[in-house]
Amino acid sequence: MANRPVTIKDIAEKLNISVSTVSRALKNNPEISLQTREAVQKLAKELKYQPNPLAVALKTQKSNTIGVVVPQIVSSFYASVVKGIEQVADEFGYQVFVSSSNEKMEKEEKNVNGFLNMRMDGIILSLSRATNTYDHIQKIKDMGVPMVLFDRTSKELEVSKVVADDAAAAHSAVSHLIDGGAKRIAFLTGPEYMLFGRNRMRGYKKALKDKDMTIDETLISRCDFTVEDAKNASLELLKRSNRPDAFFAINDELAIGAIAAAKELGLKIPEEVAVVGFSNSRRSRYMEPSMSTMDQNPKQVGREAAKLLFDQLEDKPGAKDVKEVVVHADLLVRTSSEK
Amino acid sequence: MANRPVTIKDIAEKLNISVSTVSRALKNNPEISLQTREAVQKLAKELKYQPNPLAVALKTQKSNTIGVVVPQIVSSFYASVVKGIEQVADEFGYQVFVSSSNEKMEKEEKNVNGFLNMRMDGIILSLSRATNTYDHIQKIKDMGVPMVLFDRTSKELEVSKVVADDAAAAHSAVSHLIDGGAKRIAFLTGPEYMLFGRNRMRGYKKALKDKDMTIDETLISRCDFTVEDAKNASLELLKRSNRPDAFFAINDELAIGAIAAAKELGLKIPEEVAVVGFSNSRRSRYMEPSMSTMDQNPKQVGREAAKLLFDQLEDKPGAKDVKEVVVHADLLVRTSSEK
DNA sequence: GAAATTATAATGATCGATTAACTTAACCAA
DNA sequence: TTGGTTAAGTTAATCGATCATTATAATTTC
Repeated sequence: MANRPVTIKDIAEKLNISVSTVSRALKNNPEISLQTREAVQKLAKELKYQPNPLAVALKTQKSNTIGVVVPQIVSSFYASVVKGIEQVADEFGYQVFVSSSNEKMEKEEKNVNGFLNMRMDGIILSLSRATNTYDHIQKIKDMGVPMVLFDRTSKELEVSKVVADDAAAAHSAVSHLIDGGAKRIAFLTGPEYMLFGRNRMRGYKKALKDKDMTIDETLISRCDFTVEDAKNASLELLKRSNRPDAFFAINDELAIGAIAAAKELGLKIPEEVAVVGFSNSRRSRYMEPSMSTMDQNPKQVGREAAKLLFDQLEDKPGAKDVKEVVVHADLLVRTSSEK
Repeated sequence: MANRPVTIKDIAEKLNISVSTVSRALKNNPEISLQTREAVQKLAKELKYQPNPLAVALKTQKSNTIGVVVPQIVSSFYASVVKGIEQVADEFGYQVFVSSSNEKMEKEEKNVNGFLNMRMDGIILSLSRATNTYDHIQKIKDMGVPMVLFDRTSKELEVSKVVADDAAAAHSAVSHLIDGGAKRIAFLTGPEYMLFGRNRMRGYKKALKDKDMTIDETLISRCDFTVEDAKNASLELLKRSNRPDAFFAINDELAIGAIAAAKELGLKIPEEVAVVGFSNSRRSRYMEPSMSTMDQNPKQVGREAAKLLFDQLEDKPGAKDVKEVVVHADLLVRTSSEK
């Protein structure tokens, strides 16, 4: 029953030649006569010979695989990034393995160690929310394994990165709201320690300044990354006498909370409250009303990250320099902010 | 810079013993004196020795990894199944690699071949929508690699499976609608060739019969798996003079379309139109109104599939018999169908 | 026709680990 | 003394492939 896979040895025996000759013949090494080469390749095809990647990797110290660690797998953003990575990896003939840290540092470490153990040729990673030390990342560097960070990165790490220009993205979202007539724009954001939160905050403030509007700190609300929490925070804001007429949320989840709050209070969207989210999640398109949001071009993020990695894998000149690629986000105007 | 990983040989040299002794000592083989064993294990720990899984797998023909192929990765159902699988795999000390077929047979074949090539010890798979031949699945069997199918399976394949009792689930969803007072229940379903569609159809019809209601074939509507299509189909149904007062949809996506249609026509949910979906997608909980749906207990599906696989991997008696485990779905009553 | 050159293929070491088979020394019994 | 047992290792083959080195045969050169 158990069909043992065909090895190079089987081919050698059938043709009465040595394994090394077979190995060379399969690689079209000109040191082997055309006759032999053709005979070997023909038989290999007939027997459906597939090289054993374990053996090849053991011998050559190259596995032709790259590992990707994402914080979550149930996320259209990360799923699209992975697709972008896969596209590029395909071109280079590499297999991609994905694992998720589930926003836990412990799992992230486990995944990284697993990848290193499996001798993967490179690692692309986005830090989990919980990651606060970087020994496991440093270890990748120490082992000389090429690596690229994306999206959730840290300035403490001297590694090539692909990042979003969060400040610019926030700037264009908020400018759009102002252009639509908003006078008091609330900002729903997350915990202070998150880098992208601080960057988007910067963009928010700059957009206001650029239009000579005052920054009202009471309109900035920090919440957990849950719809419920965002809804409560928004309710609180909307019940004030001097309520906001627009919301910019740091992600779609929080924006959904804001919309839920406005609905509950019977406020019209976008006439009385306009909303712009961030991420272009699948939900944002299909909800009622459809939600304006920032599209972060995740596939491109993936492609850029993979390119940086393969530059290193292919030993391109200057590939080892620490680079930072910025991928811009595009504003998608939908019902929730349409004039 | 590139820190070569520590091998068994390094340890052997430092302690002036042979590699085989080191190998045995690390495994606590009693043929090696306690002294030596302790010395080896101590040094191994100090040097942070990690066995090279490639070498181990090559030699032992066991990789301690299992591969999972899912049709989509951006799906809370499959993501949860994977979590369930990972839980069990963790207990057994196996690594799990996941890849997605993206609903394409070609990609599915590629993934399967990749896993077989990597000599994974077992494969858990859910067929893509496009899969219509099974040579690649048969190949897994022929190679004697343990395998379990889940969710999207085929009766043509003699393989252990974990399936949902779709008929029973549909039955309870529809019964719930009837109990809520529905008289004319529309059924939104997909293409005829899908097995789970036929099963849910069976449950739908049986539930009606059980309550002595007549089956009105004009209330059964086939659509693509898109919100738009479902919305259009629902609009058509709801505009009839004799319109349905409830919808049972084969998945949440279609149910969302039905809700969108009812909203557009200004019909009250659930008073004028009740809706029950299927899958308990994340969206179903947070939308307006929150949607009743069937929870398929995906984590349990994963756990059961993994258990079947490990029974085979551990060579438990009778593990090779083709088994079929049924995981039941639970009705989650939310606003869209609440009386 | 002997030497030099070239073409072609075989040998054997190697990657890092496992393991069957064997060695060596110590110990005990008769 | 002889033989048998046991403990504690060592040797060497092996997994499937790669590759530097070496061997052999064929061909060319003078």
